[in-house]
Amino acid sequence: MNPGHSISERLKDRRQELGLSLSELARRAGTSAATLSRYENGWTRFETYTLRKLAAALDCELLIEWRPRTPRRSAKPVRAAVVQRLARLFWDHPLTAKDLATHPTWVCERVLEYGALDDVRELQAWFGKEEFLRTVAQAARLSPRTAGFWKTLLEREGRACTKKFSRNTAWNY
Amino acid sequence: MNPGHSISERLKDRRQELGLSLSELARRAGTSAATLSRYENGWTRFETYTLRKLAAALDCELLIEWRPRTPRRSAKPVRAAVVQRLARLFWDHPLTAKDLATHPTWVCERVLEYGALDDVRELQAWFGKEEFLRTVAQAARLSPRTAGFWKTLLEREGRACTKKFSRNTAWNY
DNA sequence: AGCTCTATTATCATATATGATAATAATATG
DNA sequence: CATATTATTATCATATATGATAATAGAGCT
Repeated sequence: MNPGHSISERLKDRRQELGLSLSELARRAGTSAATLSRYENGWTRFETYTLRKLAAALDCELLIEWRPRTPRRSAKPVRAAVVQRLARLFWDHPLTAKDLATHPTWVCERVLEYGALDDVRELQAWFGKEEFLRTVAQAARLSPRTAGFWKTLLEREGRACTKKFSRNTAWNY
Repeated sequence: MNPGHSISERLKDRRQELGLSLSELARRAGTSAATLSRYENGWTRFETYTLRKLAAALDCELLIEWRPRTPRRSAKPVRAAVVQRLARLFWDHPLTAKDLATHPTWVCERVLEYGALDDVRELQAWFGKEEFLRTVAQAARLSPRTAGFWKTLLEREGRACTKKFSRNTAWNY
């Protein structure tokens, strides 16, 4: 790794490595010496447009990318297995594999209301944490007790609870 | 590698991977949905400040760096060898190893004026292309013929020739 | 159809990065 | 000492990124 880790340090290192003065680099990059001096001395808000021009003048490739901190889901369950496990909760209308994608909210509501803890875990493993929480936040057809439980959990996850209870559920007064 | 290669594509991919809407991501990142929509649709001038806020909200590490295109000098000559080779050009004042660092212009002028092609190559290999060209551009004590030659060469390299011939050289009229 | 959420785009005001310039200081060079 | 180059900083004008808002359109759901 280079000695300098911040953009400022990297810039200064590379410029001196090429033996360029601020004005000379500014001329080649089509920017100004004032900007470059700011860049090398504590500046933190850069414009990628300027960074790109500098890359060309420094004979460098500019690399900008986000690297996910959390590793990929190691074991996403098989869809058929999910359907098989949850099937018993859908006594009125048989659950199909397609439903997981087309009616996630419906599936989620049923699992939250009638499922055991392992059923919920399986659903979350299938959806992924983010989509799972988002779907939970949308679930409206829940009993007050279940709704209260997940509302509390969502708040602990820093999620706004968007549930607006429908009047069509069996639990509405 | 990710499917998307531009910043726009990477952003959209990661956001959808997390199942976030523009507004939700904007809220978490402390920016606006309008900005994010622009970011995902052809925007090219990003501010690193915003990119950093997005990195946090996307649970990513933001990577920004310049990668030199030209590989490191593979065979930088040994300093003693350079001195030994060039020694014969310095009949009046013996060349020392230290002179390469302390009086580069002096060394350079002598080599350009009296050296053979291989001597020049050796000097360039020692200095590196950039420092070599810069030193050449500063050389002032050259005969008109030599100066003219290097001036032409510097122009071909896209370099401004900064030579301002001194009145103290033997060649001045 | 009606409703909600989402995405996109336009417009405008504001914040801020950049360019131009000048002043200053430090450093080399003759 | 004189001169030139360089780096840093301040100031100001300008360019542009961003935020807020609204309008539009589309998708999904009841």
